[in-house]
Amino acid sequence: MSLSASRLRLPLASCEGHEDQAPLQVGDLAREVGRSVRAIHLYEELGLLKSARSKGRFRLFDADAVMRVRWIAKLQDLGLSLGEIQSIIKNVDESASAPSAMKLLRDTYREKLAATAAQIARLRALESELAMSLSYLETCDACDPARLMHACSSCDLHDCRPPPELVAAAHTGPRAVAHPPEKS
Amino acid sequence: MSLSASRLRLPLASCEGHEDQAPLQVGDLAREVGRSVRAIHLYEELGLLKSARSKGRFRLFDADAVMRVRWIAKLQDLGLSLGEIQSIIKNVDESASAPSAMKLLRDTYREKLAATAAQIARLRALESELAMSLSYLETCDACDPARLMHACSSCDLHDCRPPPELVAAAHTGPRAVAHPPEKS
DNA sequence: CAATACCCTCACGCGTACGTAAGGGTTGGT
DNA sequence: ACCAACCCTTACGTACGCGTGAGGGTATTG
Repeated sequence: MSLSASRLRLPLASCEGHEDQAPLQVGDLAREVGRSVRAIHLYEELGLLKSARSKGRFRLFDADAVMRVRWIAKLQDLGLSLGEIQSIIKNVDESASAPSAMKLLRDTYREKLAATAAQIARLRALESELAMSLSYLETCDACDPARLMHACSSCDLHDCRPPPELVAAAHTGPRAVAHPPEKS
Repeated sequence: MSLSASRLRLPLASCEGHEDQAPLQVGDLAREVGRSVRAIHLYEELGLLKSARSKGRFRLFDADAVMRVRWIAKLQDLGLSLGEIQSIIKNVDESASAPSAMKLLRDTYREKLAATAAQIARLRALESELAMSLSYLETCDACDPARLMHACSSCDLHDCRPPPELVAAAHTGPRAVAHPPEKS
């Protein structure tokens, strides 16, 4: 009887109601945050994460580590590399005072907010292009099932002319320049 | 007098009003679409792009190639790998008829539309987390400039408690598990 | 004919974020 | 004591999307 974090082990602290206190082994942390053990190791190598060690040199993590890895994941989703995350941490660690650290963090977050907004805008534009292309392609259901791609350029079944770029560019099949080479 | 695509060359076709007809050399295409020559070569190696050749084995591209590369770029922005783009093209090329090709294309685009919407949603969530964190961090300006990070956990200047995760996780500095190792 | 400014085809290199295997300890239950 | 299930370190491997020469033609100007 005892499955604090792993299913069969409890190095210390257990059965006390909240398991928040039980140190997690690397595999437990990995499962908790949905990343591989190797990834956790990597984060620690890069200084993104710290751990205590058991007497047998096993890594032990606390609840903050869980938060930390989730934080890393979010920053990655925001498009930051592990190197960039490293420098965020370095900035914070090297700041003499809390307010100066927070200013640096703020600046970084501000940049990323702008970048994220821009990225969202780009994706939304692409999203609507995709939607338009899809509606354009609906019409193809009404096409003669035997018709060849080559005929698409003279198709008049669609409401929209010219076709969306996402559709038109896909029609540029095995073909080359219209006017071969050589200058008369 | 003659700078069709490059600035000093015009292999053929020129001074005819629209330059759309003038075949582009690889460098011209690259500049046009904002990618490196190496990238264009790669796309061709992967079968994403076709080209004619001059008698001296120079690649020659037409206007469709420009569209094609822009298309590739958009799909990349949508998160597709070059390999995935390859298979889109393969699907289209291998389809016996146009309507069947378009069905495959539609399926792919549908998937990507869903994935893109999901990605936008994730980014929007992160965006608002960032915004909240920024507003939280504004308050730090009112903090004693000499205060240390360690004091943040008992700070009551902020409107929001607890602090956003994006802020809290950054405070997990050089520290380890509260309860070191060893049992009892 | 020389000088540029391009282009060609290999083919190895790189940065990121891990995957994966090797060889060998540690933990905890029975 | 023994075993299964973990963990440790070290270190090479992988997938992507190009970057970067090397060595050698080609096209257009003067």
